[in-house]
Amino acid sequence: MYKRALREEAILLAAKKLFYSKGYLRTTMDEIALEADISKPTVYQYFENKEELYFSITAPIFKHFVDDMNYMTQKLNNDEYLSGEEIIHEHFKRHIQIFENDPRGFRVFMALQYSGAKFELDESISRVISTMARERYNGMRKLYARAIEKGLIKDMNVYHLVDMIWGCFHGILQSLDIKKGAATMHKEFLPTLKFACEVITRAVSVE
Amino acid sequence: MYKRALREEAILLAAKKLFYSKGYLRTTMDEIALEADISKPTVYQYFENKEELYFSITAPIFKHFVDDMNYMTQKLNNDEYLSGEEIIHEHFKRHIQIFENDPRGFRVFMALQYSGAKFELDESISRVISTMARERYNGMRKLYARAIEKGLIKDMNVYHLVDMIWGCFHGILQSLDIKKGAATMHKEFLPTLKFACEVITRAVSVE
DNA sequence: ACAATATTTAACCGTCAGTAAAGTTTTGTT
DNA sequence: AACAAAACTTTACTGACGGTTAAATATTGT
Repeated sequence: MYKRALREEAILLAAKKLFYSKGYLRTTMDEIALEADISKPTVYQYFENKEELYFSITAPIFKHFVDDMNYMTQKLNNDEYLSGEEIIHEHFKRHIQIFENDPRGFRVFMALQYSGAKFELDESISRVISTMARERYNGMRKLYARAIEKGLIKDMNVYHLVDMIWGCFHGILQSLDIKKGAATMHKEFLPTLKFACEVITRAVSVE
Repeated sequence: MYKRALREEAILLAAKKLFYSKGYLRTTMDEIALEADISKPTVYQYFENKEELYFSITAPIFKHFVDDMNYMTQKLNNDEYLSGEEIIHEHFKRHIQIFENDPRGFRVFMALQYSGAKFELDESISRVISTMARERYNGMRKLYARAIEKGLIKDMNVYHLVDMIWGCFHGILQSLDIKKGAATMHKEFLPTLKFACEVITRAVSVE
């Protein structure tokens, strides 16, 4: 039974299981092949390399961010938001949901994003990350530019706002990830993110 | 002339040069030995492994953070601050200074901190990072707890505040590092950080 | 039953962190 | 100056890991 789709699924599942339990860097291709009950060369027939496995697994998380932004921009254009506060709150809620949907996946997602992407990693991989990051960034920029245009958010530099929101969110997650293990992290990140959400909300609200 | 101190200096210098120009991960121990005009086994007589070289080079940056916090706590105890705004502004100014002092060193510093430290890296290295992070964290916590105590900053959860400030700072730097290269990053991070500083200032000021 | 395609096996390459061992240079001591 | 201890060098190696090759075997559609 050499069904292409099935094989691919099995490899992805094995990679996911291993990445999630011991991290991307410490998982070897031999282990993935073993876990998928498949030989290593076969793995390489389905995925060009380890990075492609990484991207196949984490792309949905990236996509989720972009989809959320597009969806919210849509809502905004349909006048479904009454205030900047509402936008920021929903934005944070959705960000948090992506994390909570799949916390272990999120950690793997973060693993390569911030190991100095452009600086430390090979050109090939840093290019993919940059492309994805840009797409996500544009989604956010459009949402907040429109919100400012519509007067729901105070007139301010949209680039600074977007950089701050994103940086804040991920900086907090990473900081807690280092401080606490993954185990106790969940209890702590929510109140801190809520706090950050309030701080930003206050800053963008039109008086 | 087998002067221990000189050799050590030469190795550190070579490692620094290479880490700074091509990143920690992509620098090999062979290259470091070559650059230092020394054989590889000799390098291992001075430094146990590559990580120890990393820490020897980035520790000063870590220490700078801690020293700044202690210094500011001292000033605070001597009633040298008149407002929370002043504290936040000086804090940001000092953070930025650490970056600007040695931007390439700062990138190397970030390389291992956030590649999912606890999750992706070996226990040995993640333990060192955790220890340093905790020390830095305690410095910040003391400063802001005291500031709240003295009524210069609004009464709030100090852990959330500290996590947000740190996360925000480093999230922004990383985000810009991915988006732009290191080259153009300098032009962009300053206004964004200033923006973040203002947002946080507003949030902590007593009315 | 047969050719095309997919998979396995088993061995291999290149890179890189780290090490072993045997010989050479430097240094301090007498 | 002589000599032993310490530091260093060379050369060659180990082991892990990402990735590949080539020949043999299994599966599939026709």
